[in-house]
Amino acid sequence: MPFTLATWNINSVRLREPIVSKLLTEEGPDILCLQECKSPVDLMPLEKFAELGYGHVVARGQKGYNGVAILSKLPIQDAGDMDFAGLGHARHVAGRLENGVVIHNFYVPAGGDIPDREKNEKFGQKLDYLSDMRDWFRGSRPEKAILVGDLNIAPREDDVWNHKQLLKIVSHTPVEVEHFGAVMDAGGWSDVTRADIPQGLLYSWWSYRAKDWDAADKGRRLDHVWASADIKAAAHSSRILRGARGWEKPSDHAPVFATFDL
DNA sequence: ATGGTCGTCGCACGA
Repeated sequence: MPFTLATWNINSVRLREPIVSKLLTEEGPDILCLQECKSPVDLMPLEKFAELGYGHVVARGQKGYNGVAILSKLPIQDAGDMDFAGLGHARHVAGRLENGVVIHNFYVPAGGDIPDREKNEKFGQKLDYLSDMRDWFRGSRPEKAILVGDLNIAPREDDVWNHKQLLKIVSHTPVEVEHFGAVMDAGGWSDVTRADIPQGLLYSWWSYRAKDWDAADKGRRLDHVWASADIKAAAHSSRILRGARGWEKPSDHAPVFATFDL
């Protein structure tokens, strides 16, 4: 059965309920994974999404920061969460579909501004979070699994607007890319978006600080869709809905879509 | 080389 999934860092699900609803109405993915909901679960506007057909929800929230949710048209079971790096943050939740596919929704720590764990605790926490992800997937190799989310790393040269200029900028430093690769290798994950769109610059995030984000186009691909080795061949038709970055009161991220024949 | 903008919570802090 083919299904389409999208992942979107929404930067407050309460403030942006209107554009989440717009996405659900206009694009109608079977599943939408949200990050940075910035809300306890019981204050998320889930009734609005249920009215649009997304009555199945698996979520973790906290006041003000982080928070992840999986909105689904299809029945989905809560499959738990992990607290990597011992941060006590709502950064992961998993759901299991009736066909057995497990969906992991992650919001990896951004890591602060200085790419040095001696000078910036947040950067160390980001690397530790990724190391814990690696160890977890090494211990139990994912099967029939999809991992999505804001991983806060743009791994490839063509995932950023200027590779050389960003080598010392958090999200594109070699040590982060190395940790990112270690998570992929440990789980046997494949990058679905790049399997579908192998060539060319590809971004999912544009800073709020740029005057004209569209014309300047100084983007980064921070949001990812991965598939476990056994189902990677089922994935196709990836796209990034760049237009959503220009919607009213936008998130600084655009949604990333992938379709699977499973 | 620097500052630029958001959201939350209620003044810095995180992104």
